[in-house]
Amino acid sequence: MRVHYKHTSRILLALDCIIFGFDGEELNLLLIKRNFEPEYGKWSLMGGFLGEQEDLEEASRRILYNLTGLDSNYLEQFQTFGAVDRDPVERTVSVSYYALVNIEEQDGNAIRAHNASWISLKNRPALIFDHDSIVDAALQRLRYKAALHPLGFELLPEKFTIPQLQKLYEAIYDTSLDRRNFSRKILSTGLLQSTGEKDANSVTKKAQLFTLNTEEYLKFQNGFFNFLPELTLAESI
Amino acid sequence: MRVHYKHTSRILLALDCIIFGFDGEELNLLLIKRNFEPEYGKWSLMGGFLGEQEDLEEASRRILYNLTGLDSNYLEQFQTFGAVDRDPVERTVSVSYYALVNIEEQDGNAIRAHNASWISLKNRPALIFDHDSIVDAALQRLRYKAALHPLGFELLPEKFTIPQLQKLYEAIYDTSLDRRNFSRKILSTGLLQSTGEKDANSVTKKAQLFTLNTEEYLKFQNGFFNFLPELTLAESI
DNA sequence: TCAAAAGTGTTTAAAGTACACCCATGA
DNA sequence: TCATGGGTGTACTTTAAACACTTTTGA
Repeated sequence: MRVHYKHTSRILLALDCIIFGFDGEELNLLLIKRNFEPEYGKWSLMGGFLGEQEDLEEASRRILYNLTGLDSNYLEQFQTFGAVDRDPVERTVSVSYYALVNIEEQDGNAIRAHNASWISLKNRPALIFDHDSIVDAALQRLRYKAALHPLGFELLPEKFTIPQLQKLYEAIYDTSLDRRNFSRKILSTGLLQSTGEKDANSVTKKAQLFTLNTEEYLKFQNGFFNFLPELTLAESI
Repeated sequence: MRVHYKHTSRILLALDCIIFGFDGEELNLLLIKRNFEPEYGKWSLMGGFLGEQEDLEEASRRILYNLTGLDSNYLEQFQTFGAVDRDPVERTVSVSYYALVNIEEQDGNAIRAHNASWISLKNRPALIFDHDSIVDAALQRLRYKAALHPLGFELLPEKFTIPQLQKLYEAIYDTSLDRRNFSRKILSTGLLQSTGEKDANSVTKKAQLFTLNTEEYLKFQNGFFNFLPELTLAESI
């Protein structure tokens, strides 16, 4: 016979994934238009319940994989939400993870099957439950962390140009950066590896394509670094 | 009749508090020597289960208050732990909070009643379950955040000297800092307010006592700032 | 008057910032 | 040949880092 704790109530434990993608211009969220109850027809984050034999990260990877067909992306737990009435159906505590996804690599079929779409972060519709505030918190965390760690690359294709990287940072912080200083700062990290190739899509002068120097990248994941000129993050963790 | 989600299992949800204190020399943890089962006689973090009508932060404040008699201190959620076998009695997911406590202000009686003691972080005994790794994670988070935000003050008495503050940072990072540069850096933030008084305890030249400029402090909580000369944090969030 | 700790100053190096100029490309 | 965007350079300012000297205190 298994022993159990007494006099304590058990509760539903959900996981919600905030999935960020970058389309070259804007930061996007992968959202689901619900074709199931409750809140049929409304938009929500991708979520699910914790399985009996699953770790938290394992469960959120499962959710991410089912939706996007991706399994090896940047995924980080960032906050657990547990307001008593956050879910009107039944009390549910949500452990939230945010994911950074290369928008070109995900599986369009899996996404359509889940009735999901990429939606511009700026123009997103209202979401169900407390998902709006979860998204706000995830964006704050992304902004905070991306200023100090080289996360941005996770949102770009394997080969990318410095102007693309800059556009990404500008989208994350909803700001504009000086081209010349940004370039110098990024190059000085040693994170970029030249491929010798050039971006064929460009209309004017073609920018050089770089890949990430994975060795340096792993070092930088732990140490940290300022990726922005002025650290004027309005809000932070 | 209330609606419920189907086909999903409910789970125990605990909260664990990692309570940091500073005694003037070392960083300390408030730990409990358990006089109850399971793991009778072993050391653990202070924890408890989520009440049916409690928010997460509310519950962890309750736990903190019961133990220390303090209610208004720095308390921040930092990570949720959910490995399947982390609690051998029954599966339990733990939402963990770390707290910064002014060691002089807590309630000695409440602490003794819970069989708790302040234990040096460096020389702490092994803890039950996964509490060792929770403490490691909390220390990492504290180090990360204290380098960029003025948290340290929460661990000091209302009136404190710059050398005391420096000792605190040296304890947090287990390092030594240059007195002169540290002093200049701290003063340049405008966070300190002179009281005109001097530290009577000092044996040699008496250092000035400062209080926190709460107005500036609130600004800095959001913006951020480097409190250390070299940001060589071995590990981070 | 001496040792120990606090307080202030200075010099140098590195980083951040704001610019200007030239180059490649396709219409 | 012109507009657009990419690439490189430079001068200026701010901040960080390393270091030396003076002051206060109680024994």
